[in-house]
Amino acid sequence: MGERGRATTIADVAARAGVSQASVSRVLNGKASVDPEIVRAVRRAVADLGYRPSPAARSLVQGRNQTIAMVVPDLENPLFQGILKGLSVAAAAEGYRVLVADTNERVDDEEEIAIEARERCDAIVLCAPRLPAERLAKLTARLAPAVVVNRTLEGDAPVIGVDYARGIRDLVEHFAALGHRRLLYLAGPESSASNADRIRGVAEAIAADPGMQISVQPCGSRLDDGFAAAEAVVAAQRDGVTGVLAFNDLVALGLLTRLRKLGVRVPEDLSVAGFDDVPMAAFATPALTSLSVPRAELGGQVWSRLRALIAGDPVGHAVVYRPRLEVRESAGPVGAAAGPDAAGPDAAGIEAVGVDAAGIDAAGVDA
Amino acid sequence: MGERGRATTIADVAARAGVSQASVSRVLNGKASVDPEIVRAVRRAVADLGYRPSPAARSLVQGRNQTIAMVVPDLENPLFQGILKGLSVAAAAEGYRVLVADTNERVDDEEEIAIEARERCDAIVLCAPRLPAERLAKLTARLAPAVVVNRTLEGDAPVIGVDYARGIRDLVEHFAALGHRRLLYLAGPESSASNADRIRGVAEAIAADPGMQISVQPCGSRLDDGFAAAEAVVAAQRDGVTGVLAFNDLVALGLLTRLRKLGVRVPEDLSVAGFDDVPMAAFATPALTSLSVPRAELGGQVWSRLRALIAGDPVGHAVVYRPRLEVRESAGPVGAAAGPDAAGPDAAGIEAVGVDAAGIDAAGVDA
DNA sequence: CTGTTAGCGCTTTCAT
DNA sequence: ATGAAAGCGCTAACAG
Repeated sequence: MGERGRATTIADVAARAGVSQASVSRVLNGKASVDPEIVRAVRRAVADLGYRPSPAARSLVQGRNQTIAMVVPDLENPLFQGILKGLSVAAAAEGYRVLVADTNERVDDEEEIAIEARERCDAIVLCAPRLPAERLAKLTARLAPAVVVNRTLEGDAPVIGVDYARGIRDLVEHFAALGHRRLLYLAGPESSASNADRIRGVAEAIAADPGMQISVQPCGSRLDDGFAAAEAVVAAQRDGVTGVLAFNDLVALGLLTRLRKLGVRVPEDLSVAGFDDVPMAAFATPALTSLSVPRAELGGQVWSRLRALIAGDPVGHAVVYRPRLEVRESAGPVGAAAGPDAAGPDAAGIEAVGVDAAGIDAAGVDA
Repeated sequence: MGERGRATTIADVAARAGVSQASVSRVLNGKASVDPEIVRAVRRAVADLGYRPSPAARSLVQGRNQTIAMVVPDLENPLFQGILKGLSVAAAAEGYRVLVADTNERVDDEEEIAIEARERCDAIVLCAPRLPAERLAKLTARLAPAVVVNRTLEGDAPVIGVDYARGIRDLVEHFAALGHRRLLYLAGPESSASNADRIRGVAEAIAADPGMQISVQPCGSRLDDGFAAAEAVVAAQRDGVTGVLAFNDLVALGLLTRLRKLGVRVPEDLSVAGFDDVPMAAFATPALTSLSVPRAELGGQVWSRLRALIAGDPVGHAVVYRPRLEVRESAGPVGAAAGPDAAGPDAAGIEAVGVDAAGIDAAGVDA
């Protein structure tokens, strides 16, 4: 008992080894060439004393601390988790640690949190889907080395993005090939950049295929948002909609659950597809057709970009991943059964929710 | 252009305000009482210069950096994610940040990673389900302030645990009340402490209710583990098993998926329950009966314990949460349909997997 | 109440 | 090749 007193410092090691602090430092950092004799003495002393350099002291003198920050709006989101995982593992492989800062969806705190986090680290990755582009661009510039993930940005900011618009177009094509002509997009959070990308994709898809109609229904990003949207979806279905594009898999999964209760068969009565390809997607019933986003790979890519920036390399091109369509069971040919007759007793209250809400954004997007 | 050169330091502020560095420091830290005149001058200078104190310098001189470390085996696990979220938010509310270290399931690296992470932080939370108890206890002592989460430990280590054994007992009682007499436990990772707790719970449940038989089947902790276990489960069902306790919800969800394909109706033919109550549990079909673990609250509790330790308070009692049974649809009364006749054509290959594998641990646990 | 003076533990010129 | 010494930016005694 009694391990009181200051930890052992480099001075202790130097004394024990009978050399100067400078020599100890050199040995420990492999700088310059040091007499083998001294090297051995130092190593012994280090081992004997169980010496470990103080990260704080090194940080102060070197101006870096082998740590990178990552700011996310919500650690509970599978997408961010995947990115964090990939980043964390890739960075760890090169001796870097990750500091996470969850802004808890409070957009207005994001900048201050990011600034503060960046001060403690050598670089930062910004995951800020809701922050207005201009502010984010400014922030990124100020916090360099910094990379933005999961959204694109005008200008030359280092970005690792996902081409959500392209994903939507691919998905719409898939639906078109299955014979669908009227689709409904369940939108994510209004201010979310990736939602805006998807909306843009919807518009592009319509432009490319005039025979296709797609309306937009505000929804959200979580299981219960999808669940809650089911009645509006059923109403839209009565209106002729045969396929639903959900903002993400969570929404799609929640929707699937409620649809089942309402007696709507998927994909026979209605086709559904999601985004992200979370692990559960393949295990849903029916298995969820989804656009796969390489979450962990995004994280890895973020790290390699960050590393380059830390090393002083030029910014380089933005990287944008194209989502890969995972065709599964939840989206099928527009088929036999269709219409309200499939709806069970629960369907009674549908009108209350109504299809009108679906019109909110529809004007600007619909054909 | 041209924001080259060192960042502004406290010396710059002092010069600008025409006072000493000490005064600046006092103002910034609210120490002692300072002449209002000086306070104003300093604040102005700080604002003018956009001065921000160097965390590295403060860390060095104060010996702390307002950061806590959390080591987890896999950031992809919903349980750890929830704890991290709760911890991160609670800590942030008091100005602390969280450094995460994902060991990527490599148990042998855990100690070194933890030690290294701890050096950079003021405290650490250890989430190490596979590390042998003795090594973990030693590590915890060495890394103090440190708290262990999601498992219990002999001795006086600060622990925030979950009473998994109790959860299992509650669950078995629930099954018993529903008329089940033969159960199957799908075990998690062999070396996992929380799996050991559950196994203990199984043993206790059997001891408490001699009429109950529970066998153990090795499985895993992920969706596909549960999926892969389905055939063995069906075999067990033929053997008279009417209920399945899955290691966690992921396993249960994976199992449910495959069971559906095999034509086994849940809960009519077989009852299933999980552990953790992940968000998806309530949205599964049938809704999954599960033992709820307050993930985020665990994280919050970890923080308050950590804060106390940082402040120098005595260790205090271990906290153990009792899982709450969420009764949903997947576990029902042992009922009408039962036995192999329910199995569809896919069931043909079942014998190959066989029930024998289920016997591995059964001897020591079964009644 | 305020300024001066030592360091915190390490790296890094700069002599030797 | 090695040691002495000067800081990195900040806080905390200690005088005044």
